[in-house]
Parts: sequence; C-alpha cells; structure tokens
Amino acid sequence: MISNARILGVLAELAKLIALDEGSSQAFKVRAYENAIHGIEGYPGNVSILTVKEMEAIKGVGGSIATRVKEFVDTGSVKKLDELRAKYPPALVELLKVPGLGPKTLKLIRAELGIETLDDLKAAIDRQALRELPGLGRTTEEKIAKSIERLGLHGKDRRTPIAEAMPIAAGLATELAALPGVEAAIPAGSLRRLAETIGDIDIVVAADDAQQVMQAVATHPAATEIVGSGETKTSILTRSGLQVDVRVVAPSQLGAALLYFTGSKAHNVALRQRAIDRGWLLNEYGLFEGEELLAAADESEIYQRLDLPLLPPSIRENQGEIEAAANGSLPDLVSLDQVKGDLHFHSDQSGDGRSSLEEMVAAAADRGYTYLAITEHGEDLAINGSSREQMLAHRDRIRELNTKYPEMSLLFGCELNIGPQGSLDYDPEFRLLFDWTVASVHSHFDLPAEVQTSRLLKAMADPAVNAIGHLTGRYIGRRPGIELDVDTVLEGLAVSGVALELNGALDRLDASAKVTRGAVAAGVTLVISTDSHHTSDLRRMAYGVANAQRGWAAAADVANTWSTERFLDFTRSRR
DNA sequence: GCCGTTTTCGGCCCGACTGTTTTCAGTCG
Repeated sequence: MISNARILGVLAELAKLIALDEGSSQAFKVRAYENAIHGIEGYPGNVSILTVKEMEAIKGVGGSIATRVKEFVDTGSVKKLDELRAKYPPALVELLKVPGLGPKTLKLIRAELGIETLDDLKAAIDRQALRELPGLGRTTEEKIAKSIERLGLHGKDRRTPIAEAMPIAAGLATELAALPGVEAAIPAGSLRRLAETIGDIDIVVAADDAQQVMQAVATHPAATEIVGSGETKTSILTRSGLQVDVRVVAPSQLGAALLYFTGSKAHNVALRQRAIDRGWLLNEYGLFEGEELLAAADESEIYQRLDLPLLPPSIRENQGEIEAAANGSLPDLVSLDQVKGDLHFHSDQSGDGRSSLEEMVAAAADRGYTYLAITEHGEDLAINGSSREQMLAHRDRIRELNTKYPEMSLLFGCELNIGPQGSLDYDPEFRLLFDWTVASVHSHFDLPAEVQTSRLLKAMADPAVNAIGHLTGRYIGRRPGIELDVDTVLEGLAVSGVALELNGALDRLDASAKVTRGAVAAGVTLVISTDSHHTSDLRRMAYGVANAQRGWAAAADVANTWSTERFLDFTRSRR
C-alpha cells in the first residue's frame, strides 16, 4: 500500500514542474493540481486502494489527475512526471527557492544565458549578465544576488515552528498596539490558525494613520533588513531569517482584513467564490455589492452575510468546514470557556517542575477549574520521577491542600512512563492508588512502528491508565515523533476507553489535529491538557483547545469539559 | 486540469509591491 504522503509528493512535484513549464504558478493547470492536492489532504482514507472512478469523487480530482495517481500506484512512476524531470533537472528546479526568482524569470535566464545551476546563476550575476536582459535590470540582479546569499536563512520553503514564532508575533503585536492612534494589532496568518509551522508572521494593524506604523516597523530593532515597504504594507526580516509582514487597514475594515490575512488561502478562495455566487465581491477591504459596502468591520458580519456562522480561525482550511457550516453538520466545536479542569500537571515535586504545588493549585483555582489532576512523573524517569514513599507523602499534601479549595476536586495523579516494551512504573497494585494517570513515551523514539504500536497497546491495557499523553513525543521542528500505526492505536483507545491527550504545549501539539480528527471519527474520548511545569504554562490550554478545534472536536468528545460528577465517574470506569 | 441550481464550454480570487516600463509583468501571499 502506498501512503497518501507519497502520492501527494508526486502531485506536488508535478505542480511545481508544470508551473515552470507554463511559466506561471498561477496557471489554471497548476491550480488544478493544487486543488487536487488539497482535496487528497482532506481525504481520510488511503487513496492508493481507490479506483480511478472513486478518486474522481474527491473534490478537485478529475479524470486526468486520477489516472496519473493510478499510474503511480500501479507502476511506481508517472510518464508525464518523468518527461518533465528530464526537461527540468533538479538543480534547475532548486533555483525556484530563491526569493524573487519565479518561473518566468527562470525560464528567461535559462534560455538567454544557459543557466542550469546555482553556480551558473552566481557566475552570471558576477559578470553582470542578468541586468542586460529585457525586463530585468541592475536592481533585480542585485536583489537576486542578495537572496542567494541568504538562501539557507530564508528560502521560500523554510518553515518556522509555531512555538518559535508565537512569542515574536505576540511581542511585536503588543508593541504596535501601543502606538498612538492604533486601535488593534493582531497576529493573523497560519499563526492565528495554529498551524504547526509557519512561513512568515502576518500582523494586521487597525489605524487611520498608516505612515506612522510603517515607520515604526521599518525602524524596529528586531528588523535586520527591510524586504519591502509601501504605504500600507512593510515586510522585515528578523535575525533568525523569519519574515514579518505588517499590514495597516482602516479600523472600519479590520474584519475583512483579518479574514483575508488569516486565510487559509483555500478558505479565502472558497469564501470569495461564495460571494461571487451571490453577485458580490470579497476582498481585504470588505464584502461589496457593486459600490455598496455590505460588511467589513467584523469577521462574524461577513460570514453572516454569506449565510455562515463565524468559523474559528483554527478550522479555516477549506477541508469541508464551509460546506458543513452551511448545511448545519459542523460539530459544536469545543471552546476554552467549556474547559473545567487540567489533567496533566506537574509541580516541583517532579524534577523538571518549576512552581510549587501550592502555586500551581492556586493558578488552577484562578482559572475557575473545578477539578485538577496533579500528575508528577513516575519513578522510572530516573531524574524527574518520585519514589513510592515520595508519592504517598505527596498524596497527603494534595489531600490537605484540597481542604483549602472545597470548590475544586484535586486528584492524586501520575504521569506514568511507558517503557520500550510497554511496561509502566511501580506495580499494578500501587498504580491503582492514583485517582488519575496519564501514560506517556519519554524514550526509545526510534523503534519500528509495529513495536511502538504494540508498546502503546500494552500500556493502555493496564486498568490504571486513564489517558495516553503526548502520543508521539514529537517536538515540532526539532524531533520527529515515534512512528506508529495510527488507526490501530485509535481503535485500541476506543475499545479500551482510555482517553487520548491533546497536549497544548506549542512545541508539541500532540496528538496532532489530523490524528485528532481521526480520533473523533473513531469515537475516542479526548482530554485537553497543558502538561504545565510552571504557573505560566496554564495558558497553553487555549492552544490545546484550538488544536482540538482543528481536529473538529466537540465539547462532548472532551472529558475535561464534563461536569465534575461525570468526569469522576469516568476516572473510575476502567478500575 | 477541473467543474456545474447560469452544467459539457468558458470560466477559474484578489490585490500590494517592485522594477521596469511609460501602462504593465512578475512575484508573492
């Protein structure tokens, strides 16, 4: 069986090479491939087992593309792709990664100067050959030269983990919001949708005086370079090579601008099509009927005019959310105010905890939680874990502390460590002393997928285990997670009644939105947790909730939105 | 190359910025 990822890889390469062949990434054929890729990304099953006819049922996939996919599945290659590869060697295609160098220009310099590789391009720039070509000039040549210098730092396909980008975006937005005359400054783009990695930071600023904001951005100390600067839009590069685009709009247009700059692009295109169907125009300035403005100030107003409810940024991916919202089949997505407790929570009793038990519990009480599981590491984590004696003493502290918070149920919990063969800390009797446990993988990330899968199945078979924590153990952009058979694991969770944790730490977001959507479909119970080690980590709940939304999870699917009584029943259900 | 409550052909989202040009093409998101 061939994975969807491999098929998507083939289609992405075809799209790229056709763009080069057509001389435009906007060519309709290219967009058709991109639409097909998008459709397959949203397809829940394996595409390789489908017939051509069945593939054509996927949105964006027509006869031609379906036939090529089938050809790849059956023969392992695609004739059209092989032809294009012969026509455009890899070294040439690589040049498309240079910012400012698109397919048209690349075709031109190849035809006129015989440029086939990066070294050819550098040599041509050195002898100032580019500037002699029609449509190019000295400035363009210098711009490309500069882009080549920084290729590793900010190539077009460079992605930044959201955990890295979020604080930069938040800091910058806060500063811009403080400028006189600025009504709002909001990070938009994939960051606002909580994508795992982002290409650049987009900040939308609502202000009447754009000039002042542009000035502030261009002279910002974090800007190592100004990529572009116009009347309403300025782009800078930070030291790490991350690009930040700041766009100023009139406050009365903030909703339309936010909608546009939040994307996703595919979601926007679908919304605009919906506007066109009604004889209207939707752009970043508003929704228009001819000259008449229909809506612009609020996102919700624009959705409403298009006969849709306000869709949260987290699900704006054009993966069926617009159709579902239109026909009323979109789940009632979980929201932050429905969360009643946190179920993965450390104090400094754990070696890696940073705040005291008292501080952590007080922070949870401040958030109005009605239950809270304190889950210190088990003894198998040599450095961070607690012995039996330490755990029992900790239980006494928790029970004692609970008398000060009568409105909250404090659960004596544990984060159990799943060993390489699926073993757990302590012994079966001792494990049953805990009110709540979350079992997680912390080591042996490189085992084969079959071993990891049975490892997890064994752990969830233990009656003391309530949830599986950070499913894959990944750190986005730093460490890939364990490989596993997702369908088998989800089925195991559904059958055993063990919950799947959605870890809200920004560098984890584990289980992923995609896995979450599968879990919801499989009937798995979810819990959204922060894995807090410090009082400042409790805010991660918002990210966990947004990631749950990305997986189309309803409050009913998430155990820590349930009433205290129902939740406590759930903790005892497997014992 | 895909698609359809304007359906089998003729459309296909929309605009900012830049550089090279004198009205627009290319790139990008």
